[in-house]
Amino acid sequence: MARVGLTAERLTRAAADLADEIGFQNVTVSALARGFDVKPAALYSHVKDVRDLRARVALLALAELADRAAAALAGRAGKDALVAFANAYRGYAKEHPGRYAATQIELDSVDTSAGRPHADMTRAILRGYALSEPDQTDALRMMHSTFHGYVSLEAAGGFRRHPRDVDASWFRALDALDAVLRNWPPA
Amino acid sequence: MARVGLTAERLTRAAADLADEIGFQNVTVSALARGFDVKPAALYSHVKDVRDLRARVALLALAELADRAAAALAGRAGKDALVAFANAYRGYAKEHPGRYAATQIELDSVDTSAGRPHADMTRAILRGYALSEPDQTDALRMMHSTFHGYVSLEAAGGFRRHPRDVDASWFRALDALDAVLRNWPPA
DNA sequence: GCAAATACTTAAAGGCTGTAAGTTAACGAG
DNA sequence: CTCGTTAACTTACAGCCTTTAAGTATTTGC
Repeated sequence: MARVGLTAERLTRAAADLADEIGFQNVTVSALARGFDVKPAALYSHVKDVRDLRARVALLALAELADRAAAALAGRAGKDALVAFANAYRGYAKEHPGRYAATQIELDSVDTSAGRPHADMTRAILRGYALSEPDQTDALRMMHSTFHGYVSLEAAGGFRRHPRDVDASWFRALDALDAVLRNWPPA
Repeated sequence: MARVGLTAERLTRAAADLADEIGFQNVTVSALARGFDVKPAALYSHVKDVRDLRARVALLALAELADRAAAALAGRAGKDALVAFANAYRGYAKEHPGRYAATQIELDSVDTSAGRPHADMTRAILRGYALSEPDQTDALRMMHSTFHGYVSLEAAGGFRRHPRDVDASWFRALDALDAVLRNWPPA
């Protein structure tokens, strides 16, 4: 009965890795316990329940994504910043599909401030486009929608029916986004 | 032991309704059986397994969405068509969140042609914008991404952190989409 | 009216969640 | 260094879900 040294943090990281391997929805207390050679019940000392576990993975993923996006954004402005951010976003989603899926759950009660850094950074991108409220928020929502929509449709295989190169379409979407942000239509 | 008259179709419709009520992920063979006052095992004569059941809901939802979009599109062109389609899409997703969620699963083996009518219609919208390949496909992918991204972020509560009216942002996104389609940036 | 097909039930195995109670390892204090 | 306490993990169990197999009863069609 050697003790393994479980921790909420270790469990969360392992759960995130597991999510990337087998899909976020398949992350289960039992599967996670198996990975540590431990009985499922052992996890309940460190994590409230499976919902809590998944919320922790979501927070981890949001933090990682924010880090990556911040690094991509450093020293860039305008379209350069837009493209760097977008590629960091999409890159993270492709490398870590399970973690990315985790970011999409509703973490209501938990931590409403988790999306904050993300929102701050996307606003930073828009600084290069001279938009004032409420246009800025509208543009931000559209931008986020485009990124998330593209990435999740791509992941779900929604673009596989057409031979057109998926990366090429992505870059054209960024061109289009840049164009519309530079010339945001008046209300 | 009165016979209820189960059918794959009836089960699928009931499952879709259930999905809208309790969420697509919570649609379960047991819950569905309960609704018909029948034992879970009874469903397995009509439906292969829970995966099959969910795939059927997805196909139903895709068909319904296509119908609705077709009706919205009838007799319209250009921005008019774009807005009508977009509103039909978003309206369906809001009225039928469970069904909409179903459309996002990968129905690999099942029926690769399920997304066909959808793709055809979105191409019909783009006819008003005089785009030729590969721009047309790029624009279509961006459009779909924007719709899906907006709708799913909205459903996940991603826009609730800011007071800006969510409908207003939506219409501005459509304006922006129309603008960028009319003036699609050259490669 | 009867045989055969069909619809549903019972039974059962296996997996997952989560709680409660038991055991044992680790650790601080005297 | 040993004792007592805390914390980590296990065992045991209840409840729910999936899915298969076998049984029963109802309907259908000849």
